[in-house]
Amino acid sequence: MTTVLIADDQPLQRFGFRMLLESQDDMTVVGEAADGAEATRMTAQLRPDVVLMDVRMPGLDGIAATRRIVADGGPSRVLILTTFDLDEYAYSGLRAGASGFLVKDAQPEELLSGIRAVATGDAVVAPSLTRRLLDAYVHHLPATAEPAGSADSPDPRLSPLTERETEILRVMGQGWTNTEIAERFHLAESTVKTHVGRILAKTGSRDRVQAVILAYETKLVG
Amino acid sequence: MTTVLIADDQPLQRFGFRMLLESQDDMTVVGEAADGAEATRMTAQLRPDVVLMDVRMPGLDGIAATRRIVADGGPSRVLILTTFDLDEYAYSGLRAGASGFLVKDAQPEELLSGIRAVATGDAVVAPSLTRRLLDAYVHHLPATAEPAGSADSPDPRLSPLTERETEILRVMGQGWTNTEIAERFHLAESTVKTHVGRILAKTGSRDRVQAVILAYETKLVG
DNA sequence: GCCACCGTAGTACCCGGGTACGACACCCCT
DNA sequence: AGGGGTGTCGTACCCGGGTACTACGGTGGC
Repeated sequence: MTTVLIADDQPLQRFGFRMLLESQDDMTVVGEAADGAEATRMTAQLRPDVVLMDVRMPGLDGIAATRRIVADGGPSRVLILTTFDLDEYAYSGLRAGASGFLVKDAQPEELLSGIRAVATGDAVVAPSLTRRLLDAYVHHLPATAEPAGSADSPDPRLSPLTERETEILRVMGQGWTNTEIAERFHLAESTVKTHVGRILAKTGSRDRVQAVILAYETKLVG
Repeated sequence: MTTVLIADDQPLQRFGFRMLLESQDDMTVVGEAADGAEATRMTAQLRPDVVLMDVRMPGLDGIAATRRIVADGGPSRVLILTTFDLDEYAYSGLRAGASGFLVKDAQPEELLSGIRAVATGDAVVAPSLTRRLLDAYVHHLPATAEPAGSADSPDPRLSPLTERETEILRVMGQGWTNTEIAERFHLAESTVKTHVGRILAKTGSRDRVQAVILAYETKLVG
């Protein structure tokens, strides 16, 4: 019997997962968590075989929660679910130690077989992600010879967005103002401005409008 | 018995909805659609009491599908579900003739009572939206006495964008500033501001960021 | 132990965006 | 001859967004 913990901030989504999993006679849902903090806590306590983790959750997000769970060294493996097949998520998710990565628009059968694969120690990645994941990986290889210059050319444009920045860019793409972001993320507005400023610098955007456009073009939102 | 058609492009989401609804003894799911076209077709054929409609779907989106369903004059009422409580969706959804509007992070109980309300002819709007919706509405009223009045109240938000406005919204969606738009269109900046202001009013957008988002969602750009 | 990076927060400043007005010319329709 | 819709332009005002700094605690790598 495979024990599963569901971590998702949307009650309806949790309900759907629970019903699907409980309909299988080799799986059982041992708990539900609504945010990352709760997920780590319940994982430590319940030690499920698999944690079904949504990336986007209030407070501690799925990636950070995965990092902690893996760091705890328990037996639980993490299968991350995303709504959008975004490269950054896949990359940071796998770096965080997740055993799998699926998009939410998968068929129920794919999800079930994914859970079984992860439970037995295998890794699973959504087919739509595999290609780009590989591309992104080889892209970061030494390539045998950098232009020789400085060991690390610190062009801020080339460094990827951090998790926090990606998170904020996403809600910028939903039309949130700095004030709203500050409120709903429990941050000072000055902090939000700092993040937004760095996002603009890194993405080469002139203002938040162009950043939002970028978010749409790269399928971060939309 | 309330008959429901589920229109959502995500199989897992449909599964969750189906399980939730079927657990109620006064509801039954008569069909599932994965896009807007399928939703309109199945609605015409099955004539469900309520169509549970996701806004964002490939091809014909939920708003457009709602418009067609309402235009068809059948008995079905549409309850729209969104992931994010964006004003644009609410406005265009209600303009399209939807009977209700809920966000997906609602409690299951809220969704069920919402379906029952819509089925009996009532309207339902997510609490988080009601406030802003009312604010935006009363803001444009004559403030004296409106209701009972003219058969066609010329609410500016109900009229479509003019050609010029559409043209300008498109370049707004490419990240142009007001100054740039004025230069390249050979207009005064004040004129551009006038157009932008009217675009915001008509689309129910708070600022140009939300207008750009709308442009992307409606495939005006992107 | 040190250093780089990240996330947090603050202050001060400037400017573009948005609002609230009013105004005029053109076109099309009745 | 009027009237509604559209496109144009203007002024005045306020505020949120963006910039330019500085700063500090935590964490992870070397």
